[in-house]
Amino acid sequence: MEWKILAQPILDSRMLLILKRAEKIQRYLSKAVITYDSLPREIKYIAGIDIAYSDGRAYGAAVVLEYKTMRIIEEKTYSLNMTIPYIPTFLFLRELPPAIAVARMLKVKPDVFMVEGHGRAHPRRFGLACHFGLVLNTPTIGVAKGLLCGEVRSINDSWKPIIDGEEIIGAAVLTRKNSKPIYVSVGHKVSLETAVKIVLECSRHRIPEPIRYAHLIAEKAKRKT
DNA sequence: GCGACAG
DNA sequence: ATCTTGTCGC
Repeated sequence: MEWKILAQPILDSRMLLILKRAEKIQRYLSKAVITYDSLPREIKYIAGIDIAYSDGRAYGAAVVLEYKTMRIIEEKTYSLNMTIPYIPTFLFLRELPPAIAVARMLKVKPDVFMVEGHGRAHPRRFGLACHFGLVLNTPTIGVAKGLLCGEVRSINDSWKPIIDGEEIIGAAVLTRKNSKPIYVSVGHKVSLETAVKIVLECSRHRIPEPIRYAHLIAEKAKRKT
């Protein structure tokens, strides 16, 4: 965690100490992540979370969709001032607060959440999606557009495993024919197999509907301000 | 040592 | 992530 940090004047020695402690916390909390299915067999509602930025402000959006139809049944937004810089592997410092806040505003309790960012496909096996799922103690799936660590094994078809060391930390999923894959990993209380299945069932475009809608809603909230 | 690195 | 028009392709 030294690379881009030196390129950012805002990161003083004090911040470096905070990151050191954060790493330790991430490694510790990663042990509490549940990587098997602990969610309803029949999913009725699924939620998507995304954050957009403008000036020094973050706009979080949460949307709940009816699983069977992918229709929006509820949406909420929440914004706050943002001063924390983006630092790879520490995305939670920026996005967890607005993500948790906006998720708590939902009246409908979804069976599973889809969060923008990695879950276990993280150097310390504790990406934003794990953090989110653990804090809210709810089933969560991590979906990212780019790889943070690990490598995709060019094996079979539908989805390819993301390998880091000896373990499978996620899956590269092709949600649409001629486009780049998206990276799916366990957030909390959902197995990788189920996570991939859910992502595929929610895909009409490259980005699965819950996150795609959350993104649009966050963008809309940003514009109207 | 150098490069890479979710949003 | 964000700043941005037209354009190629399913």
